[in-house]
Amino acid sequence: MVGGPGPQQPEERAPRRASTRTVTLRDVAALAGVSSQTVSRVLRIPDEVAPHTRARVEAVIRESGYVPNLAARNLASNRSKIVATVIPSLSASIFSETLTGLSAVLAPEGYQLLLGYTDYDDAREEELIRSLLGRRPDGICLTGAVHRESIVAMLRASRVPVVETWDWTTTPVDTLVGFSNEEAMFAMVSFLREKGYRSPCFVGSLRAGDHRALRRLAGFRRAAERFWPGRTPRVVDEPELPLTLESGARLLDLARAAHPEADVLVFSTDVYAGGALLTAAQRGLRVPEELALTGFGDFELSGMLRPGLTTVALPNAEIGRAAATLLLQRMRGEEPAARSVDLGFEIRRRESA
Amino acid sequence: MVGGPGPQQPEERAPRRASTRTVTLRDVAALAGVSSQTVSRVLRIPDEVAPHTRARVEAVIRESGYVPNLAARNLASNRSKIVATVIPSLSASIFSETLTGLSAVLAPEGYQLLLGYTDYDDAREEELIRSLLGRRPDGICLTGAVHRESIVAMLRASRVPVVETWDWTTTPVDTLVGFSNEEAMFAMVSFLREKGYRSPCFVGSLRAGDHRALRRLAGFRRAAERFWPGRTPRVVDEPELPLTLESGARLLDLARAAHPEADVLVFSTDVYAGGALLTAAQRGLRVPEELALTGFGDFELSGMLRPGLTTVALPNAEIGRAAATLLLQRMRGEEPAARSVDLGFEIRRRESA
DNA sequence: AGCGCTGCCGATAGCGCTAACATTCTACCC
DNA sequence: GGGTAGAATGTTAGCGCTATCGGCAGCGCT
Repeated sequence: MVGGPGPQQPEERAPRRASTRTVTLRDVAALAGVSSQTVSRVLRIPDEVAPHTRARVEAVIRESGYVPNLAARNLASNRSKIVATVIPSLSASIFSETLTGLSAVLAPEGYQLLLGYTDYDDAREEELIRSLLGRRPDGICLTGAVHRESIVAMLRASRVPVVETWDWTTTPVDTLVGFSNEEAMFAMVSFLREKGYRSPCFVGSLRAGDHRALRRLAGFRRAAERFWPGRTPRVVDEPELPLTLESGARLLDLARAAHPEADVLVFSTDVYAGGALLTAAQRGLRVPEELALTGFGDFELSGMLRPGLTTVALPNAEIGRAAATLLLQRMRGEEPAARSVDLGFEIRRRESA
Repeated sequence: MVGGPGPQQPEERAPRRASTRTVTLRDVAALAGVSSQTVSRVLRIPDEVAPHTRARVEAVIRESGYVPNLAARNLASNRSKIVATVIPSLSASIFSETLTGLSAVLAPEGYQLLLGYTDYDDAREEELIRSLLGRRPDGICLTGAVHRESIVAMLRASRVPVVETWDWTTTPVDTLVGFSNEEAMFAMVSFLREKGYRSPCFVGSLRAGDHRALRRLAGFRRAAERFWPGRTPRVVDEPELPLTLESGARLLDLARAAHPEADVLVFSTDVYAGGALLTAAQRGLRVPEELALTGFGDFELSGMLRPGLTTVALPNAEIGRAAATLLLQRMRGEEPAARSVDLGFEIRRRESA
């Protein structure tokens, strides 16, 4: 054998592709002296593994610091344990309460939230949903019930359970949990009329993509035309204002200038109303004697101010929990008791109107 | 051929596993009459495909509604385009500004945020990070610079770029962007002493897992012992209070009862301080004449209140942007100019102290 | 004519995991 | 003692994509 010309061993072909150099299921299996399938079972269905093998495998997992690759699991099992969540904005704290509720129900079931925000832009929403769908989420939670046709088509084609939130429609993509922004605003105006107000003025900064706020304006218009027919509803809509208390101050000034005869300013959100209320005191404007104010959303601040802000209370956290519950049922293939859940709203009467 | 006994065709074995019944890259390739590799190229490196083939493929993609499976891409390419983000709580709006900054920089680069929150619980943080690592994120953004040993070990072993935020340490896991909570509070007490205050009292509701707040308390203690040596620092720490304005009201009462001689209440956060300030007016307590108040965080409300709240302004959004930039560099394999970035803080002087 | 280049495209071999089926082993029965 | 059900484990074949390499034109140059 000595002196053979060249290596006798067949050339070990270098592998085409470098491995990821992390511990894999196969490594664990080799160390524990079992097949990789058994390790997989220890991870997913430990009851089907004999106690002593299971203990050995678990020990190896712990010692080696093995972390399962969920992308591979996702690919093989066709389930991702991801719920994609689309919100308009991270800053608006109302949504964060909904997110908390959502996560509180989904996390114990092993789902992770993949988050994206649209900044109230329909084009961004479409792009975002497309890229989120690429992760093959097991469920999708959307804010609002108004979406482009192309988005609806995409969602339908994907056959992923969907829950829409924070609004109301008779034709949800799949399931829906929320309330009617339009009815809520209508109810607010009704309430004001009963209280004796005669010249309400809607005040806000509406973005084209903020369909919930647009529904509120629609509710205001409908109420105004119903209760004071023939008169043009008073509306102040200053575009491009950020959602801050400061903007509320600005809007207060604009509204007083545009409609000095108005007896109550109906703000599109508590943020603006709160800002206006804080500013009114500094301007020497007495609320509600000289001018009444109302908000929408019932943030905590609204109840702490004096006078307290009359507003519409919304089931923020409950929306998240109910949406998660609905999604869970659909993801399990169950049919929920109702595909649409109306959680309603409540007029919170305080001193500002 | 007629009347042949039984099927001549060899039994087509049923596939072991059902396909996912969605459009795949292979389907697109077949429809466009090219190899799947070419379709893959159209998606990732379109410049390397001849214009006419590219146009044909793109048309098929559009018509078929093909959405690439990112889990498969992740597995094959070993890059996930995911940044895992850990925050203590969704409700605290400070973090949402950081998240916005983070996302604003990362989204244009094609990264998605996988979000998890810990509720200020170290055990949950560990469990959360373990499960997030399963997705093989390209980067990880953490809140705080204090983490369990086992977490640090796990992160190191994963070799994923990490950025810690909102705090300061000389030994970051990988990179760090934030400021010193301890120094900030120390600076606040210094400022108060210069203003003539002599009996400050720290007020908050500290959770074991809220290491940032604990650092602030440490800064307060250090300052108190330095400026008024020999005296026990005044501290009101009522456990288990939620992070609400209402809790601020409660804390105000508790602090006045426990330390009636205090001349300034140093709150651990603007939320409590704001609640206290709002309540003080209703209690007939004049701020700052009878009692001064300070906050931490400079929320928008603090500047709108009268008197305005003296507080520590933090670079909320800037932290997110800087963290994203740092992560991007590390994910590209570049070495950033500095692995630790101190964005500092600022004492915001208003009327409340 | 022959050479090396570049541009474009396809074939092959995985990435790390699980579903589906196959096999072995054990306990227990008649 | 042979048969058999059921528990425990192993084997095989992908999931849908990309990395890598190889091949083939077409071009300019010597």
